[in-house]
Amino acid sequence: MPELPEVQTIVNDLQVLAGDKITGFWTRFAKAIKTKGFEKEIIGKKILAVRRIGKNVVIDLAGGKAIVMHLKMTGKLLVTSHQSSVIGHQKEKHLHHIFYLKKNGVLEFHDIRKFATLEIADEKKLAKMIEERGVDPLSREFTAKKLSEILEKRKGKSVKSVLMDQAAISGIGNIYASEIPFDAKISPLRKAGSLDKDEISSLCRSTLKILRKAVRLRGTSFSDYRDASGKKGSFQNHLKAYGKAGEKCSACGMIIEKAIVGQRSTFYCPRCQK
DNA sequence: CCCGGCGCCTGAGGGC
DNA sequence: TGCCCTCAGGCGCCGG
Repeated sequence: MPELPEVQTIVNDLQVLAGDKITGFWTRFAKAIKTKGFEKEIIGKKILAVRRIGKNVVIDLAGGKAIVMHLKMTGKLLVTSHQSSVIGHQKEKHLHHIFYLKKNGVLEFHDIRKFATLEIADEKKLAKMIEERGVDPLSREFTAKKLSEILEKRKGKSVKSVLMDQAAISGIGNIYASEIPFDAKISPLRKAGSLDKDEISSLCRSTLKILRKAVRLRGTSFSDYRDASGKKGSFQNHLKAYGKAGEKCSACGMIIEKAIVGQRSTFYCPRCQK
């Protein structure tokens, strides 16, 4: 399930597309495309840049518009040769969309669960997206002071829900929303308003530490996630809380517990995390 | 306005 | 062996 580190890894991989040109587009699952006339907006357009907004992959095109893609749980973007893709799409049942490129072969969009979306955004819409998204934890604006304001505004909610709230902090999903509080030794069940200054600093430091480490390790391949070459990340080997219910805490030996917060599984150590 | 809950999807895994 | 149930989860949307 691509969260910030996974999307960042894909975006880094897709930097090779800058300067390339989209020559064609094929889809077998039009329902995922949220913009009418999508194909017309992209054919013949030069790719200026590839970037990330929250968990979205954004491909900026000449002329001011951009392709915005959200991979949701099982979306994959793969850069591969034209040849293998043409052979592939007859057989690969989860390959739903193909962008044909002038220089780099093709960009394939795979998605097992069919939740992922593609759309076109103009400059105004992109600006609105950024404005509505909340602070990016890897940006300079993400400081303990900023985090303190965010928590204060949502003081009745759990720490876990705030970390996952895209309008508050942009890019954290269910896996890192367990790993970050574990690293900070703060219970994900705590109310956002109950954290003191030191705990907020700690949560801020752990957010940066965990997300940066996950980017360095090219993301977490817990189940379906792959990078733009189809390879797994390796942060799954460094998980200390997520998916560890019933196992011993790596720090204190207590059994890791699982709780449901916002209808999602949350993992924590009942001894270490206060 | 905010919150909880559901629906979108498919595959994996467990029980019988 | 095969069927059915549950679970996985981001997020848009709906109703209270």
